[in-house]
Amino acid sequence: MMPDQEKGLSSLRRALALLRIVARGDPAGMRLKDIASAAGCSQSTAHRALQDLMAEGFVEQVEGGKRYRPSLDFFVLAARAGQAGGIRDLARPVLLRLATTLSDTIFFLVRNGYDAVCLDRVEGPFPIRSFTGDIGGKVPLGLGQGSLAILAHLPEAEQEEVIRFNIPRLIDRGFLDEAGLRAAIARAREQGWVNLNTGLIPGMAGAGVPVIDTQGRPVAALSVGTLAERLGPERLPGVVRILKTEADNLAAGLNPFDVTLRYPLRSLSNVRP
Amino acid sequence: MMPDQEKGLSSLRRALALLRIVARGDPAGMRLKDIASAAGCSQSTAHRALQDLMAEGFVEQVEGGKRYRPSLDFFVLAARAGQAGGIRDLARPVLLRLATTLSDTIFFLVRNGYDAVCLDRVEGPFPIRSFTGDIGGKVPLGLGQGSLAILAHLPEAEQEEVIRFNIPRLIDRGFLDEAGLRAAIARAREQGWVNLNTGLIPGMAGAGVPVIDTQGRPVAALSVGTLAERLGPERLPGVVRILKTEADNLAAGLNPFDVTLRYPLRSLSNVRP
DNA sequence: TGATATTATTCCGATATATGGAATTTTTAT
DNA sequence: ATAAAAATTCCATATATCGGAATAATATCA
Repeated sequence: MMPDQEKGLSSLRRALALLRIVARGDPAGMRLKDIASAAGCSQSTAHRALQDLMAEGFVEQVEGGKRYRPSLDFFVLAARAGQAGGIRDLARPVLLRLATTLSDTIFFLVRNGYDAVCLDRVEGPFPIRSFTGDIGGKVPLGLGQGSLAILAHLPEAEQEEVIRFNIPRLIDRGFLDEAGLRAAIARAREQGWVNLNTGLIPGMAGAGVPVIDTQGRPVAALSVGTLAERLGPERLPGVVRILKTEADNLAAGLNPFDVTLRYPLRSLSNVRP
Repeated sequence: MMPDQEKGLSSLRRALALLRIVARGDPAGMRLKDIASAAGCSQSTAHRALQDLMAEGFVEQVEGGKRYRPSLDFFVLAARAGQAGGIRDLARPVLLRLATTLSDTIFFLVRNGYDAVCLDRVEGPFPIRSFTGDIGGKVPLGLGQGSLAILAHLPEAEQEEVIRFNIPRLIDRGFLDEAGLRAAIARAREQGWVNLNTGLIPGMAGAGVPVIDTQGRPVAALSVGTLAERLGPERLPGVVRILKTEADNLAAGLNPFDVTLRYPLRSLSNVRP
């Protein structure tokens, strides 16, 4: 039906595309036919590639069935990729300290192109739903406290580019118009931190601060999510102060690492510009 | 130097091996030469494959450098694979309830061949170091509370096979001899749960229960890790009871899913039999 | 800073491998 | 039980892959 993807992909690229399709597909598994058609290649080709993907342990078949799904070994393998150059291990003690000090849910996000990715999270006593969702979740820069904190501290030109790219995506997700976003950015930049009550759930609120590396780039963010009543005027300033202190601690350990990432890889980000 | 891996791997298999090497390598990135030699192929081949892996977003180069490392997009992609057929979403509310009720750190493990993999974890107020470490971490079955709980409830033949396979690995990690393991298994099987003080850190303790699916297979485990003083004779029975209740809840939701995994994929598990 | 060694990247022809359509087998649906 | 759909295997052909050699880019050291 739909016009073929770009022709002449190497067999490897095609196979990787298959892996992506399976990984993004139904966790309960996908049928060969659907995988092949999603990839725009013949079933034979898809079949052979999937056999190899299975042999290498990236994909498995549901026992007794034919459906393919990503394997646990794949998950284990990629969990290491969440290090993003080692930053996650650096951040972990910071998160634990924050969670203990504040008794709220703490998030650690890093920038990845036009998005922020949740690398780690420590729960507080109240279940919090965040935009990023789980560890490994992704949000457009600008959506949510930490994500907005990063966006607000980007160099102007880059910020502008991200805004242009993300506006449609943000609107798609039902939040903010461009004016609102720009106002929020201005406020965040001025204050050096973000405080939003526009949580997913009424009664929830959060605050976020950027983690600025030695080159002045906002490579990550720390944020806290909690009950709105726990971020009232009396507590908020203290929370922000503590977040900022820990963000500085984290930034101090960052020098040896280069967490600046290359530009977004379209192939993996199903964004619509 | 070392004899070539099996010859005649398809280009895809070889490229996947490269991906695995990079993902397992230094989080700060690996040099082409080292990748190529680790994979036993020419640099040209490795180079071309890595270009494709980058184009598809599985690998990235440290900005300004040449080193290759797994990309964040890869991490994001695979985070979904941790679903293992959907079980993680089922377990999440259970974990949150347990954490709230017990105020201790809760782990959720699933079996994967000869190993247990940590799929999720909710922290309590005390930092706990577990054998699995982070989410995505892996331990040989038998090491740690949850992992032992799974092993202890396997059908006898399968249990025997796992024991034989894992004994060297367990000894390698400095724990238990075979007799000790078998004793611990017997106790666990009898009680229906596991309680160990042989934590990584003196003063820590934990307890674990298996999650048994409708076919009677121990597909997963719930465990708690905390201060030894919080698992004394007065509190332990209650903790175990609560764990068992939640394990049953979880098992009840399990029917529609098939979490039984195929046999261990050697290629991804760097185990030494 | 300049010279040199190491590593990364490109090029290339021979060869092995991937490709999709058709045939066959297995599974699912009726 | 039968029919329909999906999965898997087979095959001839076209094409992409391979590693060695040449070149370019970096890192190392004086």
